[in-house]
Amino acid sequence: MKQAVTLKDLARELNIATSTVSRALKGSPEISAITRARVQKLAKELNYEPNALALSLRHSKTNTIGVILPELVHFFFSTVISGIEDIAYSRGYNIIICQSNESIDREILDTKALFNHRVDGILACVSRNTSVYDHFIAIQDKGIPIVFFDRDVPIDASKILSNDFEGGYNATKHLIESGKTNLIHLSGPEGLMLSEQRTRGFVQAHQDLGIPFNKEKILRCGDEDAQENFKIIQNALQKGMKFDGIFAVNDIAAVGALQALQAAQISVPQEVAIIGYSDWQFSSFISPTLTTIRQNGNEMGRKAAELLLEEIHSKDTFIEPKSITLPTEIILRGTTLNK
Amino acid sequence: MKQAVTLKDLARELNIATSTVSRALKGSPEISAITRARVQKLAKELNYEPNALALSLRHSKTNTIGVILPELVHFFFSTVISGIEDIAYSRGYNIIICQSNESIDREILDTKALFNHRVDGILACVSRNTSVYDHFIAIQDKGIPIVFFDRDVPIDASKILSNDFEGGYNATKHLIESGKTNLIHLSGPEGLMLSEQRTRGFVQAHQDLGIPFNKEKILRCGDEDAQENFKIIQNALQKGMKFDGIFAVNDIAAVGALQALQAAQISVPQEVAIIGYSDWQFSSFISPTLTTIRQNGNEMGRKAAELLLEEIHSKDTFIEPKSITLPTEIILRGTTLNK
DNA sequence: TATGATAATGCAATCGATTACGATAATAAA
DNA sequence: TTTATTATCGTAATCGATTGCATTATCATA
Repeated sequence: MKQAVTLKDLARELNIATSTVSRALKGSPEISAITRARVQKLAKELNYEPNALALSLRHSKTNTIGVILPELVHFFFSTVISGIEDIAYSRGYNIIICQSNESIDREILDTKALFNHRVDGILACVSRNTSVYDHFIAIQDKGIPIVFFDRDVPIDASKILSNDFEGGYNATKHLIESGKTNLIHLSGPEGLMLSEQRTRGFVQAHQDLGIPFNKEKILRCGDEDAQENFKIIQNALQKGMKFDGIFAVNDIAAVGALQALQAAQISVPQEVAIIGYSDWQFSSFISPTLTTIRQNGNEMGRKAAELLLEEIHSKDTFIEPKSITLPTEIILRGTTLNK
Repeated sequence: MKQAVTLKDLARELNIATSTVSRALKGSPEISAITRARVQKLAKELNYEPNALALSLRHSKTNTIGVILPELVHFFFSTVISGIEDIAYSRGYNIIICQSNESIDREILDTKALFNHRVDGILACVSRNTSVYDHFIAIQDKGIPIVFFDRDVPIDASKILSNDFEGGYNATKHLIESGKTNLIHLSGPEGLMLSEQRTRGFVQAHQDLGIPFNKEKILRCGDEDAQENFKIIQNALQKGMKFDGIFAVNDIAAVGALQALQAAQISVPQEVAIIGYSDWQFSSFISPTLTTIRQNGNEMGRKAAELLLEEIHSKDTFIEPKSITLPTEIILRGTTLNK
């Protein structure tokens, strides 16, 4: 196994000091043109590549940012990562990715690992059951900027969130305006602020548009699991529950609901309309195509990365945290009636 | 901004040498129990964390592996990454991810960046239009092991591939055995070995089962784009092409085909059966549900990571490359008739 | 010819940790 | 009391690159 070529190797070969080699390689005017040329020639010949580790150690700068998120196999998150990677790459940064698998323990270990690697900053979407935040605070205290995305946290830091209230509101409003007035809501896990916001939008739209509302209209669905939601709707139907519209907290839940309705020979959207959330890739493939609320994951990733890089490059010790809320967009498709 | 705590800080505080601190922290028996306790206590108080950069430089070992792949927003690849991350995490490794966006130039830069970061090894799925491999060879020459996955390459290295020939063969066989004998194939991009293997399987199955075959049965579809494949099938129908089964190189193409058939009022699977490839998440959601060939991406990622770690930890200079071909599995669903 | 200015390069510290080796002191053995 | 032994800790080199400062050589000027 060949060892990588170092400055010292070049210096020895040319019988000069490593400092001279270093300066010559970066075209310092201090070095004579002749020496400079000799060094650069040899470096090219031996295929010299600087050791990023040594550079990082010297400059206390790794040009690396860490990303922590709950899941990798997830359409929305993969679009976010892609956005992050785009920006990072264009600015000469690499990204280290950790998936917490929605585990707080794992998340804590991840923050430690990223700190030990001396990443220049961290982008994080906290796990569902994260309720203490000491591990993030500790990182901040060590001077490493963190930008949170998608899921809100009670930490004084920059955040890129999606307007989940607006999304829930508009989804519900759309159902109501298309003539459905007896809606139910498949809500996300309790404690996850993002899904509570969507639920809040659901409730508010009822009030604003003068549609009666009661708590029974909210059916809690835990995970992103089509089967589970299939059963929830099937159950509701068996119990004789009446409704003409469903707002699901995500597209997977919406698909489960759709399949339950189809299995029960209930026509969509004529008898019951459905609207999902996030515009997963499949949502335009299924039949009928799924009306949904689009969140621009790529944009969220790009914005988050840009904000983080800004903080990284900021000379100031203290940075006023920014909070950006991205708008959502309703995508009208087949599972709702368009008036 | 606080600076991170270093060994030197602890040493100064306790008025002892850094070497003593270092040994004490790792419980060396050379150090007296009293000193050891004092050091460990202070380290905990000041929240000391070792600088992984310095360690990496010292040991020429970063405990980091690089991953290069064409796309992040892709169901199959995201499952592969997830598998890689699982193994890497369990062995104390971090992963740096680069997406090449199917660009060879980007891929070359990525290999350079990963080498400069001195990753201990690389997992790579080459871009579609990679036809020279010098950038990978160069890395290998520097003693960094590479394991390729999913897409085959003419390089002497370990590989984890999926049995695309088998997949194509079984898909075709299934269509034929369910009574369809006039098949067409939506094939992947030319030059991509993986899709050519699937096509080979398609052809071979015809021969083995005694079904006539000619080249017109192969329709080339470039990208994973439902719209494009929608048009291809629509076109074929308009031209009066006759067929009763479609083998699509991936599920996205299959969906495009399905939609084109549905738009033309052709019943699936009665008049035309469809089988896709990769078992994307949506394939069990659409209607009818999509019969497909499942590749276990998670397994591929795990195997690739395990193989790479094996090579990383191997003491031997030369490692005999291993080639593992993972079997595929046919998932019978609604778009084909099950006899 | 001596001196100052300038150009070109080397020396050595530094980043944070590890570790071979040497040094000191205390204790035990002779 | 002297020597050998052991326990404990410090010194300094090292990983690969950068950079402030010193050094040398060269040339021009007084």
